[in-house]
Amino acid sequence: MTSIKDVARIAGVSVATVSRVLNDKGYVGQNTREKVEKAIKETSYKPNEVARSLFKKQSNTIGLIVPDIMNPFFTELARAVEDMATKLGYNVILCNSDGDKDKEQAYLDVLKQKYVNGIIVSSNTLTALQVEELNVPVVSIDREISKGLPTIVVENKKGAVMATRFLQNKGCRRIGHIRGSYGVANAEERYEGYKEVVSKEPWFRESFIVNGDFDMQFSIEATAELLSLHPEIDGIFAANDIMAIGAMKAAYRLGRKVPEELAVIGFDGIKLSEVMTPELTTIVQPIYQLGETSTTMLISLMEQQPIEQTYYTMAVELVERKST
Amino acid sequence: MTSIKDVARIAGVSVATVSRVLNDKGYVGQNTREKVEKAIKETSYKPNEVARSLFKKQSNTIGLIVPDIMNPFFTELARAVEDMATKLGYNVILCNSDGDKDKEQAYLDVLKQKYVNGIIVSSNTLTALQVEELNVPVVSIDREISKGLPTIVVENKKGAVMATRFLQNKGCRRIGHIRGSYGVANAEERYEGYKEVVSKEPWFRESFIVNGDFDMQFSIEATAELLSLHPEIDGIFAANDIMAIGAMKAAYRLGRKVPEELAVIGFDGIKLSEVMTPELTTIVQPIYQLGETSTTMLISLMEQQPIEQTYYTMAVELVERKST
DNA sequence: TTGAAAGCGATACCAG
DNA sequence: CTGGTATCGCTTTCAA
Repeated sequence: MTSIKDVARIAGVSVATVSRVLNDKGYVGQNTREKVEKAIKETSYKPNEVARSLFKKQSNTIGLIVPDIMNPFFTELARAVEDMATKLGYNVILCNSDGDKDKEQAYLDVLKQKYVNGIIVSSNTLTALQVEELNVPVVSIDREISKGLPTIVVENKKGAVMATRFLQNKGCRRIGHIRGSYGVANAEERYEGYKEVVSKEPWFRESFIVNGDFDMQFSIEATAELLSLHPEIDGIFAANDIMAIGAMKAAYRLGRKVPEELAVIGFDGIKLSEVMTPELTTIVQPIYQLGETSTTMLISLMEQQPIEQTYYTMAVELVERKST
Repeated sequence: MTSIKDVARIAGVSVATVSRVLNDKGYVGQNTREKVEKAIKETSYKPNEVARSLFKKQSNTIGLIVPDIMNPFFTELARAVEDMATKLGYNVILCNSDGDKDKEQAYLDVLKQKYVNGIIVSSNTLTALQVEELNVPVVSIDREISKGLPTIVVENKKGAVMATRFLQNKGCRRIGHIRGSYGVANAEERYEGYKEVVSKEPWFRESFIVNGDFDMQFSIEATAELLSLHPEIDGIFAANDIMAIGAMKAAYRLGRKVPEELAVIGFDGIKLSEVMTPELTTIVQPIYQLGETSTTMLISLMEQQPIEQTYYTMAVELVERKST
């Protein structure tokens, strides 16, 4: 690999000068500049990013920590983050934490040791302290770590209210809820939204709510249980699309027709929701945009650019399809 | 951030000594070692990976270049690669090439500049020359770049033969094929497998094959076209699951019942295939294992360990579900 | 068994 | 406008 020294020697100048033309910084005479550029071309020289990083204490890399890239929500998010990062000159290191506290901390440590410029993270367990100790810009996505930290979330409660009302307007008399994991902020918010709409209904009882743990398999079981306990249920709001799909599968197995006998609505708007038969009605989040926004925000933070806003609550939208 | 110098100063030794205990290399007296370890603990010192990388010309990072992480096949692959890489002490930089030659080359360049230890890539356009010029270990996955290069693929042709025969055994009299993109090796191989089984059939004509471009939307259209041209078709082999799902959707829209009137079989075994209703019969590839194997192989290559084999053809398996 | 010092490949300050 | 050089943080001879 040719280094800056080689280029300098070939061009007959000092490394300082080569560095100047490389970074287009400081004065360089017209024809020395040309000599250098010629030498660069000839050797097809590419600066060593690691050496640069060592000096700059930045590696033009950002870390992305998600629970599991296999979750379609995070897949799309990752794609958006990577697209935007590349566009702005950064690479992204992918980290799957499985929501595990220790793994998260381990990733945080090595990312820091690698001089990443910033980190995008989706975590329930991370504390504000942990993040501040890092001394690296962090933006939290999908889940808030602390009010003070840069965060991008969506209108979870509002979306849940929309979903539940929608079911009512469609004529559902008894609406059940498959909730997400306990302790996960967005699961709680969606739960609250549902509750707000139905809590004053005379029929309502806590047993209309079951935990699906944001997992399809769990949701199938939870739905089966829910439906056997309350056969009168004619509408289900699931806290995410995966669970909604699970609910539809359970209904299918029990011989309950969707949407004729049972309406199902989800939350997220993952691609999968359009692929199902029947296609899933859902509260769609602007997932790709979440990723883009978090990345541009992170990069502004990293580059110390003036920043308008560090807490975004993105709007959600109800998309009606065939399952309701 | 505390550096090796700080640790040395606190422990009252030289940086060389600290380095020795850090890497457990060379002689270190028992009690100096203890002093150093104490200092490390106290300061919770973590070596700077970038400085290390500069010296070693390796960054403990591997690059993963895939066309698009949103394709479920690559999502699962990425997860496997990241899992195994982490287990062995490496991070992974994620790159989405969209199958674009220039993007691929750009990623290759910056990965090299970042001193990645190795690269896993899935590409149709990359040439053996490009890879050799890199001077970085590369393993090609899902698609062969050249016979000489480390590669992991699956039994595409055999799988296609299995799928087509299976349809015949299920009683299908006219079998159509939704093929993958032209010029993509695995699409061609699957096409050949199909052809091998049906080419001597009296009814067979080239028009029983349409191009779905490995895309769901394309497949929907292609299937509709195929079915209107040859309404007698009672079985479809799609070159991947996404397209098989597209075919089922098209059938659904045309009012053709799957599997009663039309049997559909896919290829890949993505998670999605189990989620569909009806669940998709498919040729499953050991996707996760592909990722694991490619990673361990790459790392063996990187670490110059003796390596048994550099060209794997993994077995596929027919999993019968409800769509046939 | 330990330390001094020469890199690794770039950047940026300070002279000239 | 250009060059010399210290520096980033770590590893590895080479001597002592």
